[in-house]
Amino acid sequence: MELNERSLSILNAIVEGYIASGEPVGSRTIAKRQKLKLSPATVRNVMADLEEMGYINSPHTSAGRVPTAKGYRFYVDTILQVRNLSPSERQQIEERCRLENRRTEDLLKHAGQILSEMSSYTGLVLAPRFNATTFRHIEFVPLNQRRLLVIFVSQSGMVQNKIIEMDDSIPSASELQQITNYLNDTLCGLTIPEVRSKIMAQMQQEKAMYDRLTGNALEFSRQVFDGEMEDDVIIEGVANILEQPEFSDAERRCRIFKAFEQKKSLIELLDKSQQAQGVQIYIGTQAEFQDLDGCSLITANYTNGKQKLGSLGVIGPSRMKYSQVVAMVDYTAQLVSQALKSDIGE
Amino acid sequence: MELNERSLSILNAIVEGYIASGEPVGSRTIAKRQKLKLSPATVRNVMADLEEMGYINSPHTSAGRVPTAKGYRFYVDTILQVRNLSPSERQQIEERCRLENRRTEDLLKHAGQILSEMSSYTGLVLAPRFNATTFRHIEFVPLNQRRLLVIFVSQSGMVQNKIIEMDDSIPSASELQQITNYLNDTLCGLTIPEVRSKIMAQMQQEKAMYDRLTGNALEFSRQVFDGEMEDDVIIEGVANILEQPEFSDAERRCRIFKAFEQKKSLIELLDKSQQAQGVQIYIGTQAEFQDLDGCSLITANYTNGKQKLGSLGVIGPSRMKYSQVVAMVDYTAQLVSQALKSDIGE
DNA sequence: GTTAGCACTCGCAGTGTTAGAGTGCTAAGA
DNA sequence: TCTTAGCACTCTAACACTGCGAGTGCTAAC
Repeated sequence: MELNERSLSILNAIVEGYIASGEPVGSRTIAKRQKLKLSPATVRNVMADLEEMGYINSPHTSAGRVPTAKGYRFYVDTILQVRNLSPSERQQIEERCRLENRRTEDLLKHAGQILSEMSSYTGLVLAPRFNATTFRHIEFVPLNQRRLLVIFVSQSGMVQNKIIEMDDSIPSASELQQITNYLNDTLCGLTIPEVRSKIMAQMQQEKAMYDRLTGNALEFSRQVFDGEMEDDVIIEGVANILEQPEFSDAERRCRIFKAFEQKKSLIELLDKSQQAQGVQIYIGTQAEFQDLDGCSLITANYTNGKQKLGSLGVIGPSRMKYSQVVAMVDYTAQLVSQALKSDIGE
Repeated sequence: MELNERSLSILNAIVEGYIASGEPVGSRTIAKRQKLKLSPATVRNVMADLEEMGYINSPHTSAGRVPTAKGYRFYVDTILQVRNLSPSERQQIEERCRLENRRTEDLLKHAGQILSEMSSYTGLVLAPRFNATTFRHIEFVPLNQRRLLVIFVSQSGMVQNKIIEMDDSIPSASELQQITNYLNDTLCGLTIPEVRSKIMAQMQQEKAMYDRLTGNALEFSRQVFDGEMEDDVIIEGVANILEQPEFSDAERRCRIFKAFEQKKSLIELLDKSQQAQGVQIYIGTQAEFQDLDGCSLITANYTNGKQKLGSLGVIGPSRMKYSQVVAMVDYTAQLVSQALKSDIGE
């Protein structure tokens, strides 16, 4: 069933009223507020319809109406008007999302912070995923006779490290240097999946004309790139979410904090949002969202100009200032992309 | 004024009773529980004295007594008997504090996790402080014409990185290699303060016989080691603290989470605890502890066998199972020290 | 299709009451 | 002098009760 002009505008009023006040919205309030002059009774009729269709419901008989997840969904999909950021807002974001002499990690962290501060919800940034990164540099530092520290720098300037454990003692310094050079020459500019297949291919070749050094190099890099590196998500402003009245319920608060702590479900969600283009909005209890019941997540991808690197966004109660947050997330993602672009390919 | 045997044992009963139950402890409860048979009335008299001396107070007239910060302080300083860890507890910690093929960062993180899990409070680990670390290896990776990524590995196997921005374009690959070699040879094994003074000394010498390469090397390393690197603290199990009844108060909850987020006061505190030897206990509202009112912190240092590296511990409500947590923190610090020792000097 | 009116429902906040836990004080006992 | 029993007092938490106000659904009239 289609919603006509009037029910649409009433649904809009309910959602925005509830977002603004946090209180269930009654028919009188809407009747007053509305441009199209309607009596409370008419509004009530429409509300009854909306309730039947599952867009709103009331916490109890004598309370006003509150949007359901479906209601929010409909609102953001069809009614929501994204407002423009004010110049001062833009400026704030710009200041925090400049690369300057910062590390990529710090840039991303700052992006998370500004998202959290400006929205007063919680800012999330999914660091560039291992599989999406491009090889820039590798380095080996021996820690002791058996343990080798491998440092890996991606094209986006992120540094990761890993330990590999040797069966027999590690190669000499000069051999290590040769291995390093070999790998840096061979793998530079490839993405991780490409690196993996290249290594496999080389190993096949290698079997024929056995060279210890190259063999070592390949074996080391296999160990480095084979295991999944852990994806990381930056979470900023958790305290903000505590201040939201919807999290005064202890049980719920606990659930969401556990989710923050495990990071896994967040990573999954952010990763999923990376498949899509543009700003994504996840609302309330959707299948993948059990721990985060009553929350909404607004995300966007950031890139290096060529590839998607990761995503960033804001998580908060479903009663969220969507129109502001969507604009913020979008702009922040643009700026981060831009900052990371300038750092590359020169 | 000195406390006699009897008041001591009553204070003990109040503290432990309160820790166990979370409820204010009344005179009847103690009179029953006590070995030294006393009537509730007598207990009340003693309690009145203890209250006058500031060790306990009552939330309201008809409630039992609750220890004050001073009471806890006295308890941990003079009464507390640290209990031994059970074999299974030891084993649990041992499993998580092995280095195996983990990175030092991961070891520390696991230590934080086990502390948090076993105590059901929040685990803290202060990563080795920059000033306390020993130089092992440095590496330069050019990011573009002006930006140089510096990777620094400490003796304890921690990897840190930093960006330095050039005025003119960065040296060629072979020059960079020479610089790297020079610095690695010159600085290996020195602590950061030593590194700093060595660089200064070299720079003085250098002025006389000007060599571009060495000049560059010194200038780069000055930039790297001059600025303070940010100290990092690992916080695990924040959700646990939400479950503590003492944090059902929203305002308080917010304060402590803000403190967790800023990390600064935590770092200061952990750093301070590093000055001291053995297990340290900070309680309630002491001068440095404003944000963490009502909390206690139990810490111990970990070392690499020679130097103090950092500290780790548990933060939770002042109503804490001290006897268990002290033992845990102590043992964990020992194991972490041991793990980091085995990685060094071979 | 819209609106006014009305009866009804429900939550909330305030009030009064009661039970129970714990205290302080006093006077008697060891 | 220290300890204890007894008692009056205080305070909280829990519960029931109340009235108010907000909001609803339904119906009948416009």
